[in-house]
Amino acid sequence: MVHKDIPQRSHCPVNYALEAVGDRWSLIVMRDILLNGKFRFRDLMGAEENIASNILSERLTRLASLGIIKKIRDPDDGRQFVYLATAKGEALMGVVLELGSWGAEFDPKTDAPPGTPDNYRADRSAIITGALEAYHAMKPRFSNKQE
Amino acid sequence: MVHKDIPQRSHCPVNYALEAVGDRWSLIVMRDILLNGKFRFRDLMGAEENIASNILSERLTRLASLGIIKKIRDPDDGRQFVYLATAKGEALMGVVLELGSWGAEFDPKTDAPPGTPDNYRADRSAIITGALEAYHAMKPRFSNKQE
DNA sequence: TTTTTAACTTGCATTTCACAAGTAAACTAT
DNA sequence: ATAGTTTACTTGTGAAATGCAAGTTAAAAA
Repeated sequence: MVHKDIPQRSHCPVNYALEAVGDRWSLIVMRDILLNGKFRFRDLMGAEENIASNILSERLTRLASLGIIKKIRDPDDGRQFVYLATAKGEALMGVVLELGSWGAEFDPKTDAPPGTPDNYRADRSAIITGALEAYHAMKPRFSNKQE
Repeated sequence: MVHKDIPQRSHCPVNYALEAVGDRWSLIVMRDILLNGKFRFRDLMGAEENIASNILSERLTRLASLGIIKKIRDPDDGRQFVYLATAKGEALMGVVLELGSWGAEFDPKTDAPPGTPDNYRADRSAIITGALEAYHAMKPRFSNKQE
């Protein structure tokens, strides 16, 4: 199933984005894929925010159906799947970093190192590009892709 | 009531941001305040996404309790209130524009003019600054603030 | 061939959401 | 002064989403 017929509330681009990833978990999943090197179900389950397995399962299916991630069977272990960002998913890097910058600025107990928001604002595009390069460097590659 | 004791899932800055505004409506409200000149309850109700009045009411209360917006009584009409972004709320401009850029790029039916994502990526900080200037120019000013 | 591991799925209680209707205070018109 | 209107909510109710625990299936490891 590639298309779900969910009626859209509007065609405002902000609304489109929020309908796609504007829930409590989708961008946590994208953060873990894009930034934290978590590509498998059990890795994503291990997020400190404690997502429930049924919710994670549904979100992965949904993100794949929206073309934001793709599910690839691990050729070395048929039990495992790897979830990777598509181009559409990689384009969420800016959203994730912008949210992180905002959170780092306003959470008094933030885990982010001091100066994070200043660094980010000093050159957003360079930091986004750098983060995408780091993602490409660590994402797993398989010779033959499936599913 | 200024503080609600909601236990935080983590102190990851992305998670902080998502706990604050990671629902389907909070950033729609911030979009309308920051970008669309909607400052009153009835203006915000008029969003084409059709938010329910009880949800809007709860979100406004919540955003105010998080220090993202402030509620000001209109001195010219005691029935009305004006909702304005605080510095913390204004700092969400980048998040809203980044989401909008992503939505404009990937929604085939987007209302955004062509070239929007390219323009945004060409100089994110300049566009954010310009949008904040436009916000300041149109936000209502009262001599005496209350509530 | 038995056990373990990975990725889900199911059932169920709780919470949140959406829609419709109702209310109270402030303003406007007569 | 009073009746009607406007604004900003609040309340009630059913539907949907969420969270937790336990169960299932297929593949790999022992």
